[in-house]
Amino acid sequence: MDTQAELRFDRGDQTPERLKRQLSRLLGMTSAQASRVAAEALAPFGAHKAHFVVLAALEEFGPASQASISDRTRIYRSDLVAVLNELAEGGWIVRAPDPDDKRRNVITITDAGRERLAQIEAVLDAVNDRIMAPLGADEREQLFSLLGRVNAHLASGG
Amino acid sequence: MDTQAELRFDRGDQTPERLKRQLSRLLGMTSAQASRVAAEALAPFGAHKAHFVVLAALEEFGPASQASISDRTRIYRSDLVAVLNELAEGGWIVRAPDPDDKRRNVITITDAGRERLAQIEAVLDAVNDRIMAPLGADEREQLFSLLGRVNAHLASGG
DNA sequence: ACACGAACGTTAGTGAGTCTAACGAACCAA
DNA sequence: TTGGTTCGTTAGACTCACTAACGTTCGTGT
Repeated sequence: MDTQAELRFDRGDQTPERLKRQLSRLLGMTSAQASRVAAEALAPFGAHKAHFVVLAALEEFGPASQASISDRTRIYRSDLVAVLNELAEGGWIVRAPDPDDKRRNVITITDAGRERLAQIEAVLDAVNDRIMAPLGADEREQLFSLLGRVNAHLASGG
Repeated sequence: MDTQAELRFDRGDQTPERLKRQLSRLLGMTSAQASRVAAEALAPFGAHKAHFVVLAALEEFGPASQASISDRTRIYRSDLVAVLNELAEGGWIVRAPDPDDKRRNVITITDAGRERLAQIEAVLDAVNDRIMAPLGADEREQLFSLLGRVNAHLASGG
């Protein structure tokens, strides 16, 4: 093994005090870990987080053009292409030209896609639960609320 | 302008409900924003977050080898090389061979480095304050505590 | 004394994520 | 009908986290 074995974490008294006070660092470390856990949980299924995001958007808002999916998911139009290719290859969505506007494609989730979404969602729910394991129900809500407020604040140019 | 202008944020009723429940997504968005704000604040000074991290470690623990700096800052040995090059170029650190162990370099912070650290720290403190603007003092502590617990949990193999 | 494994700094490169630029095609408004 | 805009798409840049391999040096065991 390697001295670098356990990564990305606060090393207690080996960590400079100044760093512990930086929210952006704590956020970054925690976020990186959470993403890693999620990605590792999805990997065995050959799924990515982007798949979940896109399928969820399609399921909740119905068939949509790639542009509107991009708006809703915050996945760039350019990156969405590859994601949709993968989803189409798995039979989870159908990509068809829009007869009303020949520039557009209409993306539709399939029944298989809905199953896939449920499967991925179950995996991610379990991941979420594992991440927040040390927190009680009320604390989880608090965390969501606090992060949500910070996020909203930053979103509005804060 | 571009429809993609305001990125990475929760779009309210345009955001699929499922996504809002994912902690890792909320963490990711918030973390990305916080990092962006910090990086933008540091850019005018030609500083990076890694500079802060390394200078803080040197100031708090004294002269050290690159390996131990890497351990303390969680910056990979390989990436540390470039960071130290930049810091040396600015005259903020000195990199000298260790006479007691010819494999090692001894990295020492200079007086200019200490000034630089203070300057960067002031910028980042302001950033931190701005990020957490919507939160009261007690809420900020709560956020730190909750994130800290989640982080520690993930650190111990969660 | 010496061989071997481990640690050192360094270079290079991978892979994912975020984001920009530019394209031809199609649409829309003046 | 011309000019600006939106569409999907390709290509690429740039950052971050991370791995692999290297020659050198060191420490340990024998």
